[in-house]
Amino acid sequence: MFEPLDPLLHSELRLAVISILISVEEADFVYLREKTGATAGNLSVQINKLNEAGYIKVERGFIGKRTRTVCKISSKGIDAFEKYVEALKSYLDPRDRTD
Amino acid sequence: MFEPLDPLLHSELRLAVISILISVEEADFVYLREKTGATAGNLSVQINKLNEAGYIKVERGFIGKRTRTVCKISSKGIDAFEKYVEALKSYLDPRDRTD
DNA sequence: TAAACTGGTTTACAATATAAACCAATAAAA
DNA sequence: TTTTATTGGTTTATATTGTAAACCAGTTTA
Repeated sequence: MFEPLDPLLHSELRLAVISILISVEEADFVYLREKTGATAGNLSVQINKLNEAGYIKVERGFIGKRTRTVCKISSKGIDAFEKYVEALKSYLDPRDRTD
Repeated sequence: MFEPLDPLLHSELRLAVISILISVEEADFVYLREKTGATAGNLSVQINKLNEAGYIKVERGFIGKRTRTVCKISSKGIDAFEKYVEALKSYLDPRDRTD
């Protein structure tokens, strides 16, 4: 009937982040903040959750003298996203449910 | 960029309920509980939220001597669901975002 | 050197989801 | 005919989450 939805991805901000990272292969904190419109605090928390789950890889480095946090999706993250999209279909279109 | 997701629909159980009601035009509590696999308590709470939002109409009646709660989606609920599905697309497929 | 800005993190609070506990009515068993 | 179980829910307590505000260290600007 309904596929369960990965709670880590079923979150507006985390889904937006993963969605960006799927299509861009690498993005830094500032870019993600601008594209998602999230506050820095919220974004920081959600990035850490995705990181701890192994869905993304986070590298904190420097660009010149300024800090820079770069995020990249992992293969685990790609898999999870694809599964999530599949699962969602059972909710969005009745034809995708085997009743 | 990303469309905001109606928080009332961005909930696994409420989305499942609406998804059923979209395709079935009328369903009672027991049917919804079976199809969603939710506990009665959880279902009760979520049905009430959808009802208070005007997304569904709930009628409590009798079938013989037993109580029966029947749910029906409203036009407001249909609209909200359609908007939600549209909005989700911007998360699921980068091509649906106007960056 | 103070004020303001950047790039974040931590923390406190509000909102949410969920199941457990409960309740009233009916049906079945003893 | 009085327990006992079952049905069809609702209420309430708890745990989890999401979110912004407050904070912090370093950097530039005035």
